Amino acid sequence: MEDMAASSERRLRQAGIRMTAQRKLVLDILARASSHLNASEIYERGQRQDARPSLATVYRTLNLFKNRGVVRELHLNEKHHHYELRSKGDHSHLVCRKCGRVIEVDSAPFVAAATATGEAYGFEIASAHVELAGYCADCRQ
Amino acid sequence: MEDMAASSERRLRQAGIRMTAQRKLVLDILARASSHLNASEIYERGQRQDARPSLATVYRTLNLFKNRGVVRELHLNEKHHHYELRSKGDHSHLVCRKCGRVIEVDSAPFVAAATATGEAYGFEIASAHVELAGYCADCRQ
DNA sequence: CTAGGTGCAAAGAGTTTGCAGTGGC
DNA sequence: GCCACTGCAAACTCTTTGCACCTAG
Repeated sequence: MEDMAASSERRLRQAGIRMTAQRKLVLDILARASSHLNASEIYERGQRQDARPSLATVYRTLNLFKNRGVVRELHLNEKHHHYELRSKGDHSHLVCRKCGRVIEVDSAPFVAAATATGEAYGFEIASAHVELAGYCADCRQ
Repeated sequence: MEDMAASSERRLRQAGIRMTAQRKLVLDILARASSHLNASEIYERGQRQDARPSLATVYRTLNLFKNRGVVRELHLNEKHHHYELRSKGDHSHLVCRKCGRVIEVDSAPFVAAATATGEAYGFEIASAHVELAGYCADCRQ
C-alpha cells in the first residue's frame, strides 16, 4: 500500500526527477487516498503535513507526474479534474447521476473490447477509460 | 441528417421549451457538425448566421439541452468541454495521444460490457462513455 | 401581454506562469 | 555550487451570472 508511493518515487528518480519533500508528499497523499482526488483536496491534505506545498506546486507536480505516466488525470462530470496513481491498477468509474457517488470497477472487460476496436482502426490502445453513468442501487428507489 | 435538428426541436417544444432563433441555430450547428464541438466553435459558427447568439447564450443553451438530454457533454483530454447531439447515435471516442485526432467508434461492445458490470453493482446504466487513448496509425510510425 | 430568453459586461472557478528566493543532488 | 524547484501573486481560460431590454407563444 504505502509502497506504491515508494515504487513511483524510484521510477521518477531514475528518470532524473528531483524528489523534493513536496513531491513525495503528493505521491504519498495519492497512495493513501481511497480514490481519486482533485487538486484542492490534495492541497488541503498537504497543508496538514510538514512540506505544505502551495496549490501552484500541487498543479505543477500533478502535471509532471501525469507526463511521466505516474498519475492519471480523470475527466469526470465535474468542472475540475481528478487524479489517481496509475499503479492503483486499471479500473473504470461508475458515476451515479443523482447522488454523485463514484464506484470503481474492473476495467478488464472494457480493455478486451478496446483492444479489438483499436485494431480495427490501426490504433494502438494505451488506455481504456470507461465512464459509466446511471443510477446507483440507493437512488433507484 | 438535417432532420436531427428538427426532431430535437420537436422534443424540446413538447417539453415547453421556447424555440428561439438562437436555440434553433445551436441545434442546427450541432446537427451539421461532423463531430463534437466546443462552446467557442459553436459561437464562431453562429456568428456567421443571422441569429448571432452570444457566447453566454451558447453556454446557456448547451446547458439547457444537456439537461433535457438533447446533447451530450464530453470530457475529453482538454480543458474545455465538447458537445454533440445525442441523436447522432451511440459511439465512443478514440483519442490519439500524439496528434490529438479523435475517431468515433461504435459503442455496442462497450455497452454490452457496461450493462453486465452495472448489474453486478446494482447500477442502472444510463450511458456508457468510453475513451480510448493510444496512438493512431499515422503516429505509430 | 408576459414569462422566459438574450446580450453585455463583470464575476467566478480552476489552472498556469513570471520571478525572486531556496534546496536537492 | 548549480540548476531545478518552490511560493506568491498576478494572469489566463473557460464558464456562469446580474441586469435591463426583447420576443415567442
